[in-house]
Amino acid sequence: MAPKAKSLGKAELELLQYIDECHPATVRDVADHWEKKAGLARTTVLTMMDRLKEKGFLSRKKIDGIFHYSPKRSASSVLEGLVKDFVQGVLGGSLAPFAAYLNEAKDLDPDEVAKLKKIVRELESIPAEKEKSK
Amino acid sequence: MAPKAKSLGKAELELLQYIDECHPATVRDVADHWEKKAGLARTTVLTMMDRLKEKGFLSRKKIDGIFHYSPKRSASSVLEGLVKDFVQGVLGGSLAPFAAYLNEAKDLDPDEVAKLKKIVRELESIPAEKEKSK
DNA sequence: TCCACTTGACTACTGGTGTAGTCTGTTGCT
DNA sequence: AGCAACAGACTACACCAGTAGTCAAGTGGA
Repeated sequence: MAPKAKSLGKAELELLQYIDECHPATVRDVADHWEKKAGLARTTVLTMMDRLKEKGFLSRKKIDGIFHYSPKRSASSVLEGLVKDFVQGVLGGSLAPFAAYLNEAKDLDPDEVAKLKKIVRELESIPAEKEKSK
Repeated sequence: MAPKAKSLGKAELELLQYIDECHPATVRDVADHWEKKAGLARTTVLTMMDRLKEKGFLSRKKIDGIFHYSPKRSASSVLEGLVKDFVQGVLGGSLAPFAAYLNEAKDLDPDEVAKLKKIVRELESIPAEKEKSK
């Protein structure tokens, strides 16, 4: 799933996540929020949203002469893609560094860990999933 | 642990990992390998190694007039730091996207999954580790 | 001694991302 | 009609990472 994302920077991602939470959003909406939150200029936000649109992360439609932006994919799906890129690209497909991190990090949200445990447990239940029809 | 890494690109990381495997290494060693493997020019490798040194990932000492480079920290420790940065910075500390990825990814190395499972199981065994003295 | 080769410092170009300004067109108020 | 506020397109600039070239210093052999 998750079609190869074009790559996006940290700030772009945060923007995307925010829009994901309150779409459809106008540039004004988002810019106001970001101006308060991070002191960014309206045009900065505009530029980023435009780039996000160019990269295919956002779509927009004009309503009453003003563009309303919505994410093309859910933020969680985008995040999942990022994780995939990270694991494949940076970690070379290995989960070991991640495991090491889990082992070290004491400040994890117990809920998150619980979820992860559940997932891992389910992974266990599909052992013979080795024949990929891809 | 893992002191805040300055950030490093993908190519830099790969270089670092290689050096981690066969340190101490001279630029010649590394450049030869990379020239074969990726067609990179010697000076490219040199530049990257220099940047890695500047960023504190590599140390070097001159032996017989030639620099020999060694990693300051093990690659695995660096990777762990990257994972941490990724989870904190990109995922905002949430493991959910990771869990989603694990759930989707069918092409994981079973060994890796096994290791992960073990870690997760161990996480379970330190439930009352809630009082962080940090 | 002098040249070729190796090594490494320095410089440069490119693309992507973060940040923002300017310019132009619209629209509503007066 | 005219002007202020606003929306969006386009342009700009800095920094970093990827890539590589040039140049100078050192060294060994002819």
